[in-house]
Amino acid sequence: MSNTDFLAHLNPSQRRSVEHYCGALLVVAGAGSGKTRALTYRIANLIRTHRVDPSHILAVTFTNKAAKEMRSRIELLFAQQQAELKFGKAWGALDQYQQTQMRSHIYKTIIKDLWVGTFHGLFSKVLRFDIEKYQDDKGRTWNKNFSIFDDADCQGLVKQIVVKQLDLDDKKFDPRSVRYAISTAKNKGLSPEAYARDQNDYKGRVIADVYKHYQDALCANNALDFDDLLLVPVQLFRQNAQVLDYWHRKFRHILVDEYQDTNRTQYDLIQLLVTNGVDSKTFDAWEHRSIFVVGDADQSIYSFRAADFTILMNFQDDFGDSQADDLTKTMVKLEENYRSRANILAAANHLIQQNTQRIDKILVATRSEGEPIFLYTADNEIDEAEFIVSQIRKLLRENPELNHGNFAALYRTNAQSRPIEDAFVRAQIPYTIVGGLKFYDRREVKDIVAYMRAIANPSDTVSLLRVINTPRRGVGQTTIDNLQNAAHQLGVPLWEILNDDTSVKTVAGRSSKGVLAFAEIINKWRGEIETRPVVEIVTGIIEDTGYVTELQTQGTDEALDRVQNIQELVNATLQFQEENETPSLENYLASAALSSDLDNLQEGKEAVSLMTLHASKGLEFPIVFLVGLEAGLFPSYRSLNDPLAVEEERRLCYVGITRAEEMLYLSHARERRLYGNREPAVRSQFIGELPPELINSNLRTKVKGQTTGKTLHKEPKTVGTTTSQTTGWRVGDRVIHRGFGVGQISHVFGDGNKQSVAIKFPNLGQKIVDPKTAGLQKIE
DNA sequence: CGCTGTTTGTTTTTT
DNA sequence: ACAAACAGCG
Repeated sequence: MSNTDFLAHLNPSQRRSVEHYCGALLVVAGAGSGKTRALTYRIANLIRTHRVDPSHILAVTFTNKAAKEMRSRIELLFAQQQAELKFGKAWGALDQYQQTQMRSHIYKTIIKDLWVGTFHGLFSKVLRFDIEKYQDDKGRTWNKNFSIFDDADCQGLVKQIVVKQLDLDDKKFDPRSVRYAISTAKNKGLSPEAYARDQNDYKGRVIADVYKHYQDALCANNALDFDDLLLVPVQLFRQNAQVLDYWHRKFRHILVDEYQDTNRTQYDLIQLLVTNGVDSKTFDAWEHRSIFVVGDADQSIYSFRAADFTILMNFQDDFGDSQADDLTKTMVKLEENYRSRANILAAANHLIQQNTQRIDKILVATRSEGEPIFLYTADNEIDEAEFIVSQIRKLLRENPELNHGNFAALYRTNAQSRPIEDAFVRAQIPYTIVGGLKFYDRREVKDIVAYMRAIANPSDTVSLLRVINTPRRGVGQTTIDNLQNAAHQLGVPLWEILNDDTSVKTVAGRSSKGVLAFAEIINKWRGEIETRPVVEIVTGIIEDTGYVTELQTQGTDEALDRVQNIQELVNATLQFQEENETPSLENYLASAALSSDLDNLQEGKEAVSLMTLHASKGLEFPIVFLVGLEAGLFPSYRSLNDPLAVEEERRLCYVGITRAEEMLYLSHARERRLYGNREPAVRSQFIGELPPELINSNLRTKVKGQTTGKTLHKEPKTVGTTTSQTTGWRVGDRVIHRGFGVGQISHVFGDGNKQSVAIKFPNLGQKIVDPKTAGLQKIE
């Protein structure tokens, strides 16, 4: 493929993005506008046209899956070009052997040297090089075998500190919210000491104290949490100009995908690397250097994780020329949508325009209008699931070109997958579920990984404690307490005690046999880290600990399921070994800690995809079911009293709608099981925010007399018509609130036209509302 | 020390 | 409805 051909499949805006060489460029890329194409083509173009060395390119993606895909697309671009150059043939015309040869050559000379990955993945790699040069402001240090603690590990640590060390009530200081507070502090770049300075009340001071202890504990374990993987590099870059300079020189061309979902720390990383620490407004050393970000403020859906889309909106002020939109040279808008039918796109555009916080843009359809959107009002979540089943069957029957892999069902919360799964199992529809319980979160998998972590990092006490008595070796809580006390008194990591026979014998007494057996296994495999591949270490651990044998003797279905998962873990290590340049134990552990379930989604597998709306970002499907459009569920009840949070929910809805290529089905239930109780449900406000002329619904067709009266009877009684009563509210009445859902009246204030009521909601506690504006309805 | 039955919280989204 | 955490007993 010649260079002109290469750029020929691009529209003018895409082409401008791809041809961008040095300096800053913001690509505002609407859903389905070909942003991945812009990114991959640009990387190829940098290497091919501008002779940029691949090792000078850093590309940040949002998921590992996106990184993988980007690599393979770039590989394909080069393969196509070289096929033509060397053989004068199209890539597809080459035989298998030639293809393999060429792919492996391209991998070795180009792809291998690119730094493509997530923020967390890339910067954990940076830390493996340089973390030993870092010291935090209290003098804490780490070494390069550091463990990466996942959420569960961190929460356990917080709980330990709250309950054991500080002797506080964990009801009052819920470990989860304390952990969240700490995470927020880290995302703002605040150290424990800096955070403490801002606290005026008791609670804040306690949290600051927990934070300090938490940081000590991480340090003692030689461990970092997810936030540290970003924050530590920022601090390291700020305190060590030489280290920063090295990485600044290395990464001359930086590309960031999904820029709207970057947080402050991630922005700092980018800013530091681009400018070498100079203020970005005065920075102008752009020779052989670029920053290229792609994003869409309308698809910003991660603010709960401290993402801040104003970072995207400020890009022009930070790095750009700050000219008006039609004059600027540092922004390109991709506004043509190649994915969705015009009807679907019109609905999405209409919905998102109700947000106040956005960059104005309208996605222009390139495809014809297609079928209307269909809205299904279900009796309950089971009916909703059966509707999906019946539609899938019908569409497959009528369209032979479709298969199960062309369908996806998207929902707000993971818990909603259950009834859909049940219906699919009954109907024998193949499905894959993305997310929910991650593979690496399963107990048996975490256990084996804990062994590996303990082996790789002797200071990782959390992992040691997890498996010191798993499987059972007669080491109980008392023994563990004694060992920990001993370690504490000597001021050494627990492992130092376990590794010393005489200490163990004195401290553990009768239980010392089990402890010593445990220590021996760890020691044996620690000695093999350098010499044996990861698979052998895992299988060795499983052997020596008797973990699988124990499960097999139990013989229950559950135990056998666990054995299966352990087998899968062994397979995963094998695959890791095959796919990676340096498959060391540390690298495997990092990839395990940072992998998400999303990464396993296999395209081409003929199964319906089930996932949350968040997980669906970046994906597309011919037919999409967007389910559970009910007030309090979607938008989530936690967003209801915050207009900006509702805007984020609306963006999430926008993301869901724009996943669909051919057809979109929306559904909501009138009644849904929640915590085991049936609760009436009100349709989501988002349904009313879509253009009605683009939507067909089952209620409308049913009125025409197509179905039995079963649902028809119920219809007048339920929602849609929210006639608010003005008087007659009584304590004890059960009511539906438009936003908060079902509750019970606990007080009535005032009377006549100035009345308000207090309502107790199961999850929200008590709220006082004005029945007139709240659209309150009594349930008989 | 380990098992059992009871209580409790869980459902926002995730690197 | 269901799982994890917890208390109390052998």
